[in-house]
Amino acid sequence: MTQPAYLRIADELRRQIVDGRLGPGDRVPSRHQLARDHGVSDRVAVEAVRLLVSEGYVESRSGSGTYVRQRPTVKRLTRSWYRAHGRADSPFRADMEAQGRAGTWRSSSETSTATPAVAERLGVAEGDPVMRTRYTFLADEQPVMLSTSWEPLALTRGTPVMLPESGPYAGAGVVARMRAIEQTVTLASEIVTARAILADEADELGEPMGAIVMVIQRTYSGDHPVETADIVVPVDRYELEYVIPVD
Amino acid sequence: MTQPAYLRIADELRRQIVDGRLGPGDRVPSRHQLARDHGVSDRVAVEAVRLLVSEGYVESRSGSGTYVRQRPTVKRLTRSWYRAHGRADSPFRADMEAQGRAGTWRSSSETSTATPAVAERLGVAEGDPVMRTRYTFLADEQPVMLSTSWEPLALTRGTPVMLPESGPYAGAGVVARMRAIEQTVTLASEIVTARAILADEADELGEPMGAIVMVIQRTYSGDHPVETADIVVPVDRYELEYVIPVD
DNA sequence: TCGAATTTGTGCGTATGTATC
DNA sequence: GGATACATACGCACAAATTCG
Repeated sequence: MTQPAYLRIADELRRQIVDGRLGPGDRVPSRHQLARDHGVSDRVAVEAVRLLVSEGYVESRSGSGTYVRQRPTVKRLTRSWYRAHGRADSPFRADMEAQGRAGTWRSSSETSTATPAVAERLGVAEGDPVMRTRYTFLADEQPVMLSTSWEPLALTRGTPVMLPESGPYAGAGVVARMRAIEQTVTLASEIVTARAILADEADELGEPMGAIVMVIQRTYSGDHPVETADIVVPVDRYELEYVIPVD
Repeated sequence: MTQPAYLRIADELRRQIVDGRLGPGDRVPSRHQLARDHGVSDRVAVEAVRLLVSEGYVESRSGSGTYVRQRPTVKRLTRSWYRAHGRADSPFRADMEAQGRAGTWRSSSETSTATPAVAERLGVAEGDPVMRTRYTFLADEQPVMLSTSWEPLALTRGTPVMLPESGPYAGAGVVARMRAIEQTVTLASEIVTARAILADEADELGEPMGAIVMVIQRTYSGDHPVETADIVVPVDRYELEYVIPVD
């Protein structure tokens, strides 16, 4: 039994990419080219290219061509027990500074009600009022990470920290903000999963469809949960490092 | 502009799956059915189904049909600072017991030499001798997790713990074994990434191609690294929980 | 045990629309 | 506007796996 033609062609291109004969940004031969070069039909070349797209090697721009993807260098996000030690700064900005990059973000907040999942994570009743804040994190002006955070309004309503990103504690991070209203955070729980990227996330992060993201469900708590967030991290931009003391 | 037909069809099926009209194990209409029902060609139905397969909603069995995937219930692996507190047992068995499941494993060890990546993680020179052990972890007899571990032979050669899974400390876990040869482990670093499953992994874990796995690069160290491992965890079986004390 | 029907996987030639340069 | 390239679609063919009588 012989290899299907589309696999052979995909294989040859893949090899050229991994050993550098085709570098990031280079144009891959068009479907016509590939078909002619290998003596097969257009249709077969389509399948070959489609495979490489789904594997993340190349990216097709309609009307223009197919290009080898820029593989952004993978940076490491350290999420350890010694985070935020004595700093009054946001964890994200600190992470970016450690990499010599400018970390900023956009955000928008609105009041909302707790969905079943959020209610369980915050330990409140379904439908209870919460402040929902969506973040887009930028490294050197480029969106690199998304997050949606929920805080129980029962805790923050009427305090200076009700809006996470305005007032005296804007940008200070959850732990510092909660300390300002006498809520001591002692524990962060991060539940890590991964899934395929969603269309709107791909759009915002400039990732191709089919990319993989890790989702961190982070919950800060003291006597009870004070904030929970879904953090969406593309795997081709970041890896997560957890440092765990043993015994 | 109107939606492409194959997206419309995929969307309709996806909706039927998420709202339960098509339950796990149910058979999805065949290509012919779909094509006739939607008044399109065979080829279009193929594309629609292919998309759902790549998204993990359904699974095609050649010659038989296409079926809605069993979503195994997701279990949580807690990987926190208080792990292995006073226990002389393996972390995996403890995790499984916490879920009321029988945790066992198969393994095979062989001497090998350090690849560049492994050498860096272990802090040894490229080509140095290491003991490589491959694990297949089973929960209730079912393979659910894979791991490959490397230990520098410079540390363990000639000691009773040279082979991780035989001798007096078999199955005791890395920390206990290393303690037996005066190597105190104080830190575990876990670097989490995710990627598409590889063919041989899919085969062994009974996952379909296209499934997503998380890869944990775990390194145990005291004064220096004593063991490093790549742990492959399918996302539809497990989520990872890290608990982090704050300040 | 055998064979027919069904279903998926793959290959191919072609046509049309649309985005980009 | 024209040339190029990708996206989608149609129709047909055959191999391999599975099912079932």
